[in-house]
Amino acid sequence: MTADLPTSGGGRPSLAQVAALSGVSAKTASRALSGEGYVAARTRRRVHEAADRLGYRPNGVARDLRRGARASTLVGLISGDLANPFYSRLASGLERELRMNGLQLITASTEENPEWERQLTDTLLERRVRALVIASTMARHDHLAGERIHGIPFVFVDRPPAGLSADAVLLDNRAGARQAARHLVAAGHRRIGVVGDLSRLFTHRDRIAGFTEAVEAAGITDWADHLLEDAHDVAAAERAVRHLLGRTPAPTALFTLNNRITTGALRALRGHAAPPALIGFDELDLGDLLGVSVVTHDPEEMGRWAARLLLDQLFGDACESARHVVLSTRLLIRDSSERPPPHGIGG
Amino acid sequence: MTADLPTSGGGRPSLAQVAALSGVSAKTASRALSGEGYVAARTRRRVHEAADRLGYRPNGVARDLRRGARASTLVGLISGDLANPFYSRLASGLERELRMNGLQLITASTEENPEWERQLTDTLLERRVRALVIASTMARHDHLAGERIHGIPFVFVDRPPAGLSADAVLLDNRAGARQAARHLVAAGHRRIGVVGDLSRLFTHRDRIAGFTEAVEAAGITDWADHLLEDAHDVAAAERAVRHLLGRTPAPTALFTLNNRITTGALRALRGHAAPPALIGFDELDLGDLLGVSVVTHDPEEMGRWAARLLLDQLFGDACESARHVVLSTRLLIRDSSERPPPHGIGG
DNA sequence: ATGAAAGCGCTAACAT
DNA sequence: ATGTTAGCGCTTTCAT
Repeated sequence: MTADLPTSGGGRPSLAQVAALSGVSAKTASRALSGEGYVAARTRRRVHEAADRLGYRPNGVARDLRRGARASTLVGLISGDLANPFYSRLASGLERELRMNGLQLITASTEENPEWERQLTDTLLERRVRALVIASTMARHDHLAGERIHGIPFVFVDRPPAGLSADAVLLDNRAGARQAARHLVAAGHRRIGVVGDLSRLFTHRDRIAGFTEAVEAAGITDWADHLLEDAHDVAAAERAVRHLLGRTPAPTALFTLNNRITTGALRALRGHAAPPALIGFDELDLGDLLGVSVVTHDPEEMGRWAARLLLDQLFGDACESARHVVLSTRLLIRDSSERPPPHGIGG
Repeated sequence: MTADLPTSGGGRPSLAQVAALSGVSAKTASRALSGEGYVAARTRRRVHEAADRLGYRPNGVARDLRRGARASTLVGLISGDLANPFYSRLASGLERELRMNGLQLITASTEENPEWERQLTDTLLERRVRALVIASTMARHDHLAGERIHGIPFVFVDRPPAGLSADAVLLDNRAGARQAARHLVAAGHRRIGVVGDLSRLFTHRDRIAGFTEAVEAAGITDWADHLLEDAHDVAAAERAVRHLLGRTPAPTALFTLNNRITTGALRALRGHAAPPALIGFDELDLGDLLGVSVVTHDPEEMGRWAARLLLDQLFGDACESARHVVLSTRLLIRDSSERPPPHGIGG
């Protein structure tokens, strides 16, 4: 029934084949399909019929090549781990905002491996993405300096660029951590266990800095005795918390520096007779039901901001300076932080 | 200091420019940079120097065009909403497995809008992705039939293809729901409230089917009186549950058909004097700590399976038949389901 | 309203 | 070991 058409053979039909089948030139077929320029109604119809018959689909790769890199609609996102709700919500906010402007998101996970990040960045750049959003795990970003010259917009999220001037959307980690620490100190805690992620990460160090400011202002100098770093997953965090609580004297309060660590801490604390007070950085999915006090913020909002900065670089007035947007956090007190130290003030 | 090089002007340097600067032909420059074929050590060095000086980066778009669609390393994922942990974990499992095979993931969210899905599918196909993984929100997929002929591998996830034969990775929704319903029935519940997502979705209907089998086998015929559908977000689910519990007689148990709905139910139940028994479909992030009984499964595993099917279509023996992998679920009993109906059996 | 020619940046095929 | 030619599929430019 169906005649053998030029498509058989695996390769896709090209515009030239559509043109041949409808008896017009390639350019006319192109016009008929894209709707640009003048094409006779009858011709247009014939071309569309031919295209349908062949299962024609324009080749975006060829189009991009011809039109030049500035025409690409692909925006790359490089982040640590899509399975982490922080990143996935960031990606969601970013994607939505981009789509409303005709851009598409392509994501890649580094799993906090600097080498992979470098490699993925290269791949995306070679693929001529229109712009790049990066939650970087690298210590420096000099290698990207050359790209800016070629007009590729960058936006750093969650972690700032180092050795490179570029737009960024960051959290006010320091103020958030300070506020949390102050709250615990005000409740009389003097031994506050702190569990953090990879110590080389900016967010970790920034949060530690805020914490330090608050506790040192309260005259606590031995805080580092209760600090455990490099707990990168839930299981490691759970172990770290158990270890901290097994010491003598044990901390009377806990500050967990991100969502995974807080989750690990909650597991470690389950069934504990006299659990320490707890505040976690990042909101948890069911944090309200569990009564977990947190330093909260909105990852999707961060994604939307990243999109805005990026769109402004692409389409807005070419403002040269690198803008840093700092999103504030909010201390949300629920039950978990309201357990006073066992022996009262100074205990 | 730095001389004006051919790059100035915004456009990126091309291979030809690198070749010109190093005094060789384009092909030699290509060989030197890609490492294929024979190039004199001295020449290679000269070419690399020129490339570095110009900030050259190979144009992947041109390379893809030249090498043909089959050389692309991009795999598209179309899903409902990246912010939903189910999808983001699926994406994570998929991405990891793909990367290990030199492929890259490009994601797009439909927000359960069939029209957007169609549009996004077209865009990705035009971009000549190597393969497509789809958690489809559409009722039929005839429009993709033509693509298969052109050799584009498809893998459907979570929801099966309709009107098209293609690989798929699915959950055993029916068995999972049946098991949950049986458990509640065995505990003496006769009025079980069910809250579901969009009623047109396959997963919803499959889960309802399983539930129905179990309750009808127990002689319960009025189950539909306690069914509320189309609760697509947490807030809608919370309202639905409140509404269900406000009726007289109220259900003594609740079966929530996905993670968002379970979350909404938990919010509605907070502080409730005599909460109904509860089982939710999908694991929750802190479900163990909250004691929520669930029908559990592993979204990342689903992603990995999708990758495997896809890789097999790409590189394995061309097995023609459409394979359907069905992943089983597990009923995880925690506290929330162990509240007997108030008035004993038959209550 | 339509067409011919050129070229985007790269590489396969065929020289030398 | 290196160069030449051609062409991937499209669109831009300039005819007609």
